[in-house]
Amino acid sequence: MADKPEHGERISEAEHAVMEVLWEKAPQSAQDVCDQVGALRDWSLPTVKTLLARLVTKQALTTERDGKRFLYSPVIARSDYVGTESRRLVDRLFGGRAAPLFAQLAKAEALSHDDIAEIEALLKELKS
Amino acid sequence: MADKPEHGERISEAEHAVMEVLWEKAPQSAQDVCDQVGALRDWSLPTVKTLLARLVTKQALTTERDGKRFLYSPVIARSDYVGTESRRLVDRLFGGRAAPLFAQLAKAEALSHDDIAEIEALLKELKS
DNA sequence: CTCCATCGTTTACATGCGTAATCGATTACA
DNA sequence: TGTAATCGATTACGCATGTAAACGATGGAG
Repeated sequence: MADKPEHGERISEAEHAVMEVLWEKAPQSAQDVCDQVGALRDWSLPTVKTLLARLVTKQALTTERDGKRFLYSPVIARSDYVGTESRRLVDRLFGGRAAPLFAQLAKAEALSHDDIAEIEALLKELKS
Repeated sequence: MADKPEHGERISEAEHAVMEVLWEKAPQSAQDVCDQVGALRDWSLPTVKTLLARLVTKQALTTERDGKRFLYSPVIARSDYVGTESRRLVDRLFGGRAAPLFAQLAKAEALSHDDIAEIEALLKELKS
């Protein structure tokens, strides 16, 4: 296979919040992103612009011109990001094994009935 | 219930590596920790001492005097740390639901046969 | 009792991150 | 056509982090 996504550096937590709104809908202007993300974090427009610029530098976003302004779109897929981050955690905390993670969540009562049902279904599918 | 463990601030990634060796065996001196952790990360003794000091400040470690030096022991349990970190990730990336995490790991082929078998066993236990 | 090795503590410094103001360019409107 | 609003870019700044050297105290060996 060719090059992996080649997503430059790591995406920080604040940057991730910005990515989320662009994964939800893209392309969007800085102003739009600011409004969207404002629902959760209370950031000023300059702050959001800084994060957007950093994400462009990190090659996580592309820009397309629209008159005076830019429209931003994700370059990396959410599933890639989520996959990388999940793997990182599993590697760091559970020696790369997913089962202990599961045990941990179970012990911490972090598994709802729905979760359990869904995981059961997933397992059944995996075995086929 | 009384106070939660009250573990002060967040433990960074480098600090976590130090915690791991102390969870493995405690108490240990700075020199010992340095040797242990040296297997994975190539840190100088001063570096390890800095991390130990920061962890004491963060109330993640306690010290007990042993002649000239200190012996360090974890204050917070590994399961607590691991639980908090797991929950953080699940909240941040999967809206607090564990099932999508498993779907993700499954899709990324991060689940070994052993994992699947173990999770299956755990599920059976949960349902009883 | 003296001196050296070894502690923990203090200080250091580059980088990344969170948060934001300012500035120069540009566009749209009057 | 001039000017006000707005855009992206540049600069800023404090705190956390990763990494480490320097320093001062102290305990053990001779």
